[in-house]
Amino acid sequence: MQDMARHQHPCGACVYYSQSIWQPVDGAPVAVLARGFARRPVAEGEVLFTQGAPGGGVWCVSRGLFALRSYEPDGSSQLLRLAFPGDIVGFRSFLAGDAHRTEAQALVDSRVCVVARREAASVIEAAPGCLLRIARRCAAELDRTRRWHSVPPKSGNTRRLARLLCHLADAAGDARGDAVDLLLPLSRRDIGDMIGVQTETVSRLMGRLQDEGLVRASGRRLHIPSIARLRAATRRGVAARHSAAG
Amino acid sequence: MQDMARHQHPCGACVYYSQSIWQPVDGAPVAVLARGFARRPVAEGEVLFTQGAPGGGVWCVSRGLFALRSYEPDGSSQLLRLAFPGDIVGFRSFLAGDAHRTEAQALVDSRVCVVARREAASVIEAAPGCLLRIARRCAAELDRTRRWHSVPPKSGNTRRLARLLCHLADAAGDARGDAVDLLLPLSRRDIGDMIGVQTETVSRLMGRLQDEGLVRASGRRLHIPSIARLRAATRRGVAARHSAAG
DNA sequence: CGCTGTAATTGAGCATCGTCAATTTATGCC
DNA sequence: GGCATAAATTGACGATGCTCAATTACAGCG
Repeated sequence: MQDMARHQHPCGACVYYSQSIWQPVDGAPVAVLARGFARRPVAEGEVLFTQGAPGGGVWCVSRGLFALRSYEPDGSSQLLRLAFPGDIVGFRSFLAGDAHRTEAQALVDSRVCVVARREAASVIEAAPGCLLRIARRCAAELDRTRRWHSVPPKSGNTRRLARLLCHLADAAGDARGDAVDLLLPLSRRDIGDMIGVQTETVSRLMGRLQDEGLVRASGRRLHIPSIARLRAATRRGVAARHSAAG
Repeated sequence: MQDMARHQHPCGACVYYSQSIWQPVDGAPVAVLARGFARRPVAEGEVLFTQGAPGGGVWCVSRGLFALRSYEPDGSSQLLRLAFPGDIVGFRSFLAGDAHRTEAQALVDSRVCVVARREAASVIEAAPGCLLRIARRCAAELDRTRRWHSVPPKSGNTRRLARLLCHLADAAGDARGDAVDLLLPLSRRDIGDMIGVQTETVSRLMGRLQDEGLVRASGRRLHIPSIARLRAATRRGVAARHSAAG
């Protein structure tokens, strides 16, 4: 029964179907969902929506990587969030019914599925399970954020960087066995925003990871000899003491 | 019409009615809501639910202050969140349908309204607007958290402390005009957890605020000569440079 | 191919904070 | 009220990261 429904469901063929917030839609509303549904590629650098624009529907990243940025009145900008495949985007303004507070830009060639606002609202009314799934995600993410935020205040930000690099490697890396090559889709400033550190410090942190032999970096080109070892550093941290030197 | 409904609504008399997640409940389901509804005082130190306990319904703080703590296997604990009047608590486990991941403890004499799980679930089914309100809150809180998290990485944590003290003064302070006296409901360790800093550092930060004349602290007793000035420091920050001394 | 503006790195100096340790202060219990 | 334990403060020292500033690498463009 579920399999039959899945055939007609717009997200039915998606890798993330089981986690899809639209998965609870069933029966007649599937047609409405399909009507509001669109899958489209987003080229690197393309902007999905701009800050201040009226809220649209709900986007779901199915491939690639997006940056959610906030622009201040003084002209400065700040990377607030990265959206990886499976993540949903634009839900805050959709739920609140107001304008986008961030700009969403593709960092690599990506693909999104969007459900237009009108249809999304209609479908949610028919299948409140969607809302439940959205709420669940928010709550889980909130929990995760609070824990992350408060865990390692000063055990060194190298761990944070290692963690971020692992995520990026998963999303945009070119894996060959345990080794991964990737072209970093983020500037040093963006990386700094993500781990709460200045650009110069990002350079230095990167230097530490390099000294440990965990990565080899040259500008945006990054080579990870062993993703497993890097992942381990995410947990254990990186000993940054005065290096051997003798 | 709305006013009539409000009379029978369990939250109708609450100061936070307009923001209540149960506000959309109307008509017959109001009776179900009322059945699952309970208002009860919680004495200082009392535990609302413990970590690992099966999730219950949804709590709403109507007076006082709660600490949401997480206990690690190694015995250490960590204050993850403070719940102020109007905040809802326990929604993560309610939404996810799993056990509580934190312990909720009253930091001062408080009062909560709780809607039992069974009735909460039933009412939500009838009035999905409740779910929308929960989702909205989560999304807003997530947004706030991410912005807060990334704003002042190193412009000094004194601002964070000032901010926290302002919140505490609002919730538990005894205001006399612009001056506020309060008995801090948090230990230095808890304060440190909230602003991401060590207990010793909390002492020093408190010392800075004192040097600036923004507060007068003696253990848990805190006097704020001008809450307005303290609030201003929240934004502008506190100049911590080498003090005048000559 | 060189020019130019931006991004990234590197270095020096400094403030903040973590850690360890000693002390003082508060708190609870008998 | 006095004692025992826990909490808070204070000091010294080291490490981390920020700021300012200079240099180097890089990318787009003429």
